[in-house]
Amino acid sequence: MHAYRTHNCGQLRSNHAGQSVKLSGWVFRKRDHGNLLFVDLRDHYGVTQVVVDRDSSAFALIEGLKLESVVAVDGQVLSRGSDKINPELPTGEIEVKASKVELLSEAAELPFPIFGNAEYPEDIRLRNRFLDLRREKLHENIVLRSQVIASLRRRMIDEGFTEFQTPILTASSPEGARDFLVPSRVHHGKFYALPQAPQMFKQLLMVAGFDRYFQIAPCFRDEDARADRSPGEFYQLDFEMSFVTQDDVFAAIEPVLHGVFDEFSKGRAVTPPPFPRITYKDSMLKYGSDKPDLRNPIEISDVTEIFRGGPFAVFAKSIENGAVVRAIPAPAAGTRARSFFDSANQWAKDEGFAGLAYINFKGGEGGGIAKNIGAERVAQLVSQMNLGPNDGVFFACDKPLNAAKLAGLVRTRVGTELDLIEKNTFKFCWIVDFPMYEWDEIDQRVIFSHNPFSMPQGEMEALETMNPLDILAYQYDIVCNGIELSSGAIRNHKPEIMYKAFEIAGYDRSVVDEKFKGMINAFKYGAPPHGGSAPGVDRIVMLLADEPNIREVILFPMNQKAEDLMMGAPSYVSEKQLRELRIAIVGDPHKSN
RNA sequence: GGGGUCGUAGCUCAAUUGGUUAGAGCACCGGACUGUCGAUCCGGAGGUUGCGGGUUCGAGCCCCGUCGACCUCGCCA
Repeated sequence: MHAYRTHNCGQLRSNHAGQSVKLSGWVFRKRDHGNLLFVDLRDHYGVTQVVVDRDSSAFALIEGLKLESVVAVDGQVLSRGSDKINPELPTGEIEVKASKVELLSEAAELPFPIFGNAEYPEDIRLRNRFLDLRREKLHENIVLRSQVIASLRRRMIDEGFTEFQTPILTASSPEGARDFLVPSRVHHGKFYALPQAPQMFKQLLMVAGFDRYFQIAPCFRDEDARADRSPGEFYQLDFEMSFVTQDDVFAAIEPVLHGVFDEFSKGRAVTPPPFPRITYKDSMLKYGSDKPDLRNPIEISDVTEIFRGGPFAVFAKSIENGAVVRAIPAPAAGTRARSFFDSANQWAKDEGFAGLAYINFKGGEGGGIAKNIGAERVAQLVSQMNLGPNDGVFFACDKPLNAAKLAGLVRTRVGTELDLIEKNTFKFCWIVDFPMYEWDEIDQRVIFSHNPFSMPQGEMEALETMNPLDILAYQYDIVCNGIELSSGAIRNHKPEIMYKAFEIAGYDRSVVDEKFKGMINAFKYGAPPHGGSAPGVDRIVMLLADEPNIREVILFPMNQKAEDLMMGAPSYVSEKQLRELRIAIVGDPHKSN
């Protein structure tokens, strides 16, 4: 007989009855009746009930076992009587009567129970991640993650993509996020950087003629965490294709994403390809966001003209100074208590906006600011927005970007409070036609709004003739349920257009030659037109696992302050290590500077 | 760096308006029990109420500071 097991803990059924077997696993749960006791033995595959009575030589050992100790059990498979079957358990028709129990590893008292799905403080969970990972939900999430990644790989390979590994130690680059730096021992004063994404490498693979690349790529960015953003590192399904238009990229990745979501949807609906395409401009107007949650049926309207020159002086005056008014309907909310509307106003102020005006209709009669603007303009609103007799409507008045942002937040808030968000569905869309540049208010200059390697629409002619802020890029995002899954672009593969694009953002030729040396040089030797994208793997798994926090789908995540509480990272290093790197720590490292 | 929420037993939570000895469940320890599957029953141990200061006759509760966790803004081409 095998040293540890003949079967796993999820395997035995009534047709095994009578067999002598050996199982190994963790003591999940004990039910001690004094002269008879039950142990639920658990491994990766399932749970099997082990029974032992006073007559057995194993009784004394098993009675004293602590939960989560690891044991090997020899015994005989018995059919349970019909009144003793546990329908909750796949192995519930049988039990193993133990004849011999061997303690393989004893467990100390646990910081939190493995059984059940109660919530525990995250720092304790992170410190004891190996225990947390034994718990059902997290264990399942991680298995799901593995299955999702396997499915993505299979689907990409089936579509003719080839997987490559790109370097982890590479060069720091300007633009983008803060880099993680790695000091060079050999080159005094020089540093490697961990890749924020394999962006330039994948473009070089296209120049190298590989045609279709993908990778489950680790990406490193030294930025602060969010619930949906793990600090430090995350994974992307990074891909790139040669000789393609934007539509070709969409057509390649849509079936992969639809397929993987459908495969693991557990009955939830998934937008069928082709996914809706919404321009950045329309999205900002109708949804107040560049990552709209299309499960929310509310659409925002621009009603600036209705308020222009009107009697509601606060708005009229702001409009003269360049503000716009965005209206967010709250269907059938007109009859709600006044506090529904007033609390929204207070909330908007707390969020840092000037405030929120509103009209609440009751039987067609408008309250709120209706009396301030007069019956004619109210009628125009009702007509333009197609409002019902008992609808509410909020108004955000501000400079266009701020008005859009506030309107978007109101849309989400109202949709959530009125329970309008469609359930059990994954709603995908593409956001297309992002602007190439934007205005940086702080530095008072033009900056790249997304990827500096994107091809501007209109190419060189657009760069030479248009106002930079009006130039669009072949730059697109995939959004699912309000979460940005992916950002991508058709790249700029022409050196002269690249120099010009960077010149507009304030980088002269020599900077491009120095900072993007590998790529700009490569483009001078025959580069195919190419483009791609990089859906976030962690976020895909989050959506499929229905987890609001990204740490629930990562094996060993860091906490919000980018510490690994289990391994103790980051940590101080020895003087010898620092000397080799010729690094001196300045200031008192025990104080934050 | 800014804002918000929270911090009571190993864990989840409770404790009337500021009022007697800070309670319960799970886990732990001891005892009883041969059909449980969140076993049950009896008993026990377990507390500097995050930390420091203040107000008060009296503080888990109020005030100030501080530390920590999470959420968020900045940041994330």
